[in-house]
Parts: sequence; C-alpha cells; structure tokens
Amino acid sequence: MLDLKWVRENPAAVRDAAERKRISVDVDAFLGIDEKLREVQQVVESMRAELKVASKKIGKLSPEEREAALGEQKQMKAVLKEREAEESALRAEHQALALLLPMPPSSEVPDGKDDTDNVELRRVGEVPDFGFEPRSHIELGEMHGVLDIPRGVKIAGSRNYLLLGQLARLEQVVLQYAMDHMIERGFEPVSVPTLVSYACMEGTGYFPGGEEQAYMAERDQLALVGTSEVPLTSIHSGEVLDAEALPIRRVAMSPCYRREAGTYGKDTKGLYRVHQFWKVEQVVIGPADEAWSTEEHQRMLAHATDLMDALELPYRVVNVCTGDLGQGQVQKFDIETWMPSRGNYGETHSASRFYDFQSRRLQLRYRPENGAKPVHCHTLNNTVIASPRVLIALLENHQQEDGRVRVPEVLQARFGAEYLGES
RNA sequence: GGAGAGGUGGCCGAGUGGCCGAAGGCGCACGCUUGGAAAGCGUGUGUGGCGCAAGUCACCGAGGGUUCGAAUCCCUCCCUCUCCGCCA
Repeated sequence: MLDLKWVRENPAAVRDAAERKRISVDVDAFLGIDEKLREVQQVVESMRAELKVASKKIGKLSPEEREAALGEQKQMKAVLKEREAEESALRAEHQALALLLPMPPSSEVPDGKDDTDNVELRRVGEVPDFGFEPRSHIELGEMHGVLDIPRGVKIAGSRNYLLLGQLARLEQVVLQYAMDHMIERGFEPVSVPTLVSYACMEGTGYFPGGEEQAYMAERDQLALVGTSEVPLTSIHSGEVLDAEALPIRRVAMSPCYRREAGTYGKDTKGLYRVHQFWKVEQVVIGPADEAWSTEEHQRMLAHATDLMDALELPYRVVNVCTGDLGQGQVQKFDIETWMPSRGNYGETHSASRFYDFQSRRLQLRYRPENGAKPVHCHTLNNTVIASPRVLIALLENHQQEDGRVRVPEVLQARFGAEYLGES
C-alpha cells in the first residue's frame, strides 16, 4: 500500500509507476472516490457530533421536553444512517482500489515489458564444458534410482515428485547448510506457520491478485504460503517496535506451495516447476531509510551469491525490469543458475526490497525515538536456497561422464560421501 | 470435540446505560529537590482518519444489533486460560 497522502499529491508519479510496471490501475477513479469519501466523511462526522451533543442534553430534560427531542433525534438518526451506508460503500471501493496502487520502481530499475528485458549485471563461475554428452537431472536421478516422478504424479497429480535415498539426503544437506550459512551471518532461525490467514497474504502483497496462485483451505479461511516470506514478514504486524530492535534479520526453512495456474505446458519436465518445494528464505525488517534499504538489499543478495559460490555453481545476477516487477517491489534482483539441460540460466533466487509497501499493509511500525510518532518499517526478502530447483543445478553441473555426481566440498562431510551415485 | 472463565491504555487494574477516551497504581518523560543518587513533590504520558488550523470523528478482542445515548445490554465470530476427551 502506498502513502495515500502522497498519492493525492503525486498522482502523476503513481500513473507513471503503473505504466512502467505494465500494471493497469485507474488512478483517477481512486482519486475521485477518495475525494468523495472525504466529503461524505465530513458530513457524517458533523452529524454525529450534533447527535452526540443533543443526546447528552436529553438525559437532563423534563419528560415533556424529552418527547419532542427524541423525535428530532430519531429523524436525524435516519438521515445519518443513509449517509453512513454511503460512506461504507465508498470506503470499501476506496480500500479495494488503494490495495492495487503500484509502488514506484527505483530509478536504477531498467524499463522493459517482461523478463526478456531484464538486464544482466554479472556472470560468476565457469559454465561447465563437459567433453561428453551431459545428462539431464531427470536422467541422472532415474539412473541412480533417486528420483521418481511418475509415482509422485500418481500420488498427487502433475508437477509432483519423489526424491529417494541419496537425493533426498542431498536435499536435506543443502537446506541445512543454507540455514547454517545464514545463522553464521547473524540471522535468527525461525520455524513458521505455512498455512496462514488471508490477512497475511494481503499484508505481504500476494492478495488481492495472487489468489489463483495459492492453495486455499477455504473452510478455515487459510491459505498455504508460496514462500515463508509471508509468515516471516507478518510476525510483527500490528505492532510498534522499538528502534533498537531494528533491523530484525530472520531466516526460515519451510515447504512452499504454488498452484502454477496458467503455466500449462511450461516447464513440464523434471523438477523445475513443481507444486511443492522447500525454501530457505531470508527476511529483514528495518528502519524507514531508503539508503539503508538499498544497502541491505545488496548485503542480502551477497548472502545468496556467497552460498552459490560455496556450492561451486555458475550463475548470473539480473536486474529485473519494470515490467517484470511486482506491484509492491521497488527493485528486484534475480539470481539465475546455470542448468545444462536447459542450455541456459534458470531463476533460483529472487531478492526484493519494498520500502514501506508491505509495512503499511501489515501495520508494521517502529518508534524512531522515545515520544516520536510510529513510522512504517522497511522490509526486504531474498531466497537463500530453493529445492528441488537447486538440485537440478547441483546434479547437472557436477555430473561426471559415468553419471556420478560430485558433491560440493562444503557439503561432503554432511552428505557423507564425495559422490552421489557411488555406494 | 465437551464444560467453564476471561479478553479494557506500555503493564497491572477499576468500571453493568449518559458525569468514561476511560479511575487508581506501576512504568516512562520533563521539572523541582540533592554534593550526587534514591525517596519525595509537581506536570505530562495511546493510536488512527479528516482538517492550514481551531478542532472533530473513530477505536475498551473483531463484526453486527438494541437505544436519543453502549466499555457496559443482545447476537455471531476470533483469541487466551482451566478441566475433561482425543492425538503426532
């Protein structure tokens, strides 16, 4: 959500943000309703003030005077009710439109229509030159009997899978390593709910708009999260934090669920696009300071790239263009990791900064100093590792001619072997 | 799941129809006092909307309702606690 005062004063900036982000939203409709709402609100308030004064007098009136006064009050009350109905209808419309207003992108964000216009910032690591015909992660997984997609589909439908034996082990080891990597960097590990209230989904910006992407437990009015960003960022919603508590840096490992509606036919093979996966996610809640946020964004990006370096995976960092940015994001960097079977880099991480967009929706604030007014926090998040997507990269990049897969050195002790596919 | 008890300001706690945005206490801030501190004394101390402002409206878990008037009465829901049941 944007600062609505700011929106009133800078409607052109909001229109521009919508245009650059390729989001269609009627700013003028919002402004019209906003003005009407404030008008009606003034009327309703002054009527209420009158009624309030009058009803205080009534208690002290003689019985005869009272009768006349009561009649008047009832009449006025009827008019007020009509106005109140008008007000609440306007308020609902107002709120619905306000939730759609886009956060203006940073000036560093390249203009563009979709992900094809994203700008590569740097490439790191060597793309492997195998000198033999490399196998896909599916071939490798099946070859070692550690991946079973058909039975995953039998159990739960398309885009489901089973990891077995060493591959299940490798997944746990990578996730654990990622958690430790972040804990060493001062992040507090958290175990979060993944079935959350709609308020959390709305607060973090996924609703309205993302309902089709989420699995819902409608009977209980809960949604299954697509990322632990949702619960992590919502932890202090509705609270006023002490300035000394900031920044709050947290990391969670959780299952993630995505319906992948509208992706029929896209990435249908293998482990790239699945309905359920694990993710280690970093979330930071900080002070309302754009320079600080921008720096922290880079630090969070580095936490993830450092991990990719440790896993000896080739990747590139991409500055996501305006058309590929979400409604609330100010700027986003994706890390795309080399996947030989795709012959390309595939998205494995996404680092976003929101300034106060999520905080306003969540009513997440802090008090800059004693006695000062509460201010909305800034929030950021980034992937640390997501599996099974990272397994594609690990299997395919580190494969040997005989089909064995070398486990990165940093994982070998936990994994208990140097190679996957070797008994 | 069953039975019961509750949800009031940063915290504790009073308040069963108007004098209540809310007593009192604690805490906190500022001032006085002091060589300094403690104690003591005094003053102040919620959030949000609208408004240039004066101000005004809303908020006593949430949402409805009754009433001229609701923290107080009624309904629905949420949450917490106790006991029982069930269970990983």
